[in-house]
Amino acid sequence: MVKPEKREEIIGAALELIAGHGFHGAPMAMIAERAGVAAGTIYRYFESKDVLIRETYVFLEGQMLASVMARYPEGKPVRERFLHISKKIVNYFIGSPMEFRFVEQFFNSPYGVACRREKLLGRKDQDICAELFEEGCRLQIIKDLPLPILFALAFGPLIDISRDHILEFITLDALLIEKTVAACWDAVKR
Amino acid sequence: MVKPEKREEIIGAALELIAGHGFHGAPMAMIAERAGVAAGTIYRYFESKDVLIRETYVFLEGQMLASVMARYPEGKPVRERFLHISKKIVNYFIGSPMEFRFVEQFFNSPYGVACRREKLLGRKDQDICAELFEEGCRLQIIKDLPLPILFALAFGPLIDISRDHILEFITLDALLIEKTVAACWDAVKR
DNA sequence: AATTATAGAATGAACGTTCATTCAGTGGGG
DNA sequence: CCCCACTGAATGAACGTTCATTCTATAATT
Repeated sequence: MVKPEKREEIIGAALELIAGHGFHGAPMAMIAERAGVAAGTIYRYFESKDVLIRETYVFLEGQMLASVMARYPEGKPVRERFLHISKKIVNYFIGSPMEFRFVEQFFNSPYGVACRREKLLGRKDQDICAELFEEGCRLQIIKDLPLPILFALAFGPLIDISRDHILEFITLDALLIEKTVAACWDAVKR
Repeated sequence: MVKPEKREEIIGAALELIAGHGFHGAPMAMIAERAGVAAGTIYRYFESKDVLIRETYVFLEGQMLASVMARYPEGKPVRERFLHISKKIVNYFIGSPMEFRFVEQFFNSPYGVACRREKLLGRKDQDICAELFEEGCRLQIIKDLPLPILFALAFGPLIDISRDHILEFITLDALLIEKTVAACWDAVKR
């Protein structure tokens, strides 16, 4: 009888602690304490720390996708859809700094590289962004560049400015986000 | 009598191993072995592992700066100088994958965040890039955005594509680099 | 001979994981 | 309605490993 409620507690604790102190600054004992559970109990819910970390990411991926897809202007022009996605991403990140820090750590680790590799080699027809860029290319609206480069031009800066905001190197507001997202569009558009 | 030659061996070993296996996959004993030295000896040259890591970064920073500044077209238009810096950065990274991986790890860690904070709060008049953007702003050539955002638009994608190349997700050649750097210019120019 | 550098074993702290034990909840027999 | 046997979730001390760092005996240098 595995309670989903306890599982969520553990994921939440892992998220908080790893976001705050990194993978290696968040020992299982500490995660257990934060979750209100004994160290051994975690192993009833997750096979290992690795699995716990990956499941925590899966949980976040769901959240992010839901946030980006909310009120997605399906059928509207490429540019409008691009701006929608971009703004949603930045707003999700700066509204969820803990989640942002976790995801960033995740991607800058062997976990994340493996994850990216799968995604790039995997089916592209389910990825809303890849779809969007491909359509833009076909319509000659977007520069004819390999997909990973378009991703880098469009989303690299957005992640960077989200981090800078969270670290308080800058303060983003709606206007600044608007301008930056527009600049990213300048980078990818023909 | 501390031999500089041995110091460099140790830095080289730290660089290779940390680039390959991360900070936590590169124990002092392994660095020592690679450097052809005993574990304890490292401590005659570096106070701690932390210091060794930071000194390794300082060493790389020198290398990178030298690479970027070689044949810098001082006095030429903003756009030309921008393209020079951008191309030099990408070429340095893809020509030195090990160095790239180390620097990336360094910046995605508490070391790097501290380092960035210092740099952003420190004197800007010595930073060639900040200088360039500021001049571009004054001349109305570059968008009027905070410096960290211009950095993100210009260099974020370059780092991303360098990583993608090193991980073999894409294959960069001179033409592709040229196109991408031009796209970054589109992002920052008015 | 005296001083300093090096090697590598020793140390102790920290970690992920395991496992013998405890505990709470359930159901069946009286 | 009570009692007791049973189940399996939860516990947390203990284990084995790994690591940075220190210590000490030895080698090299002056």
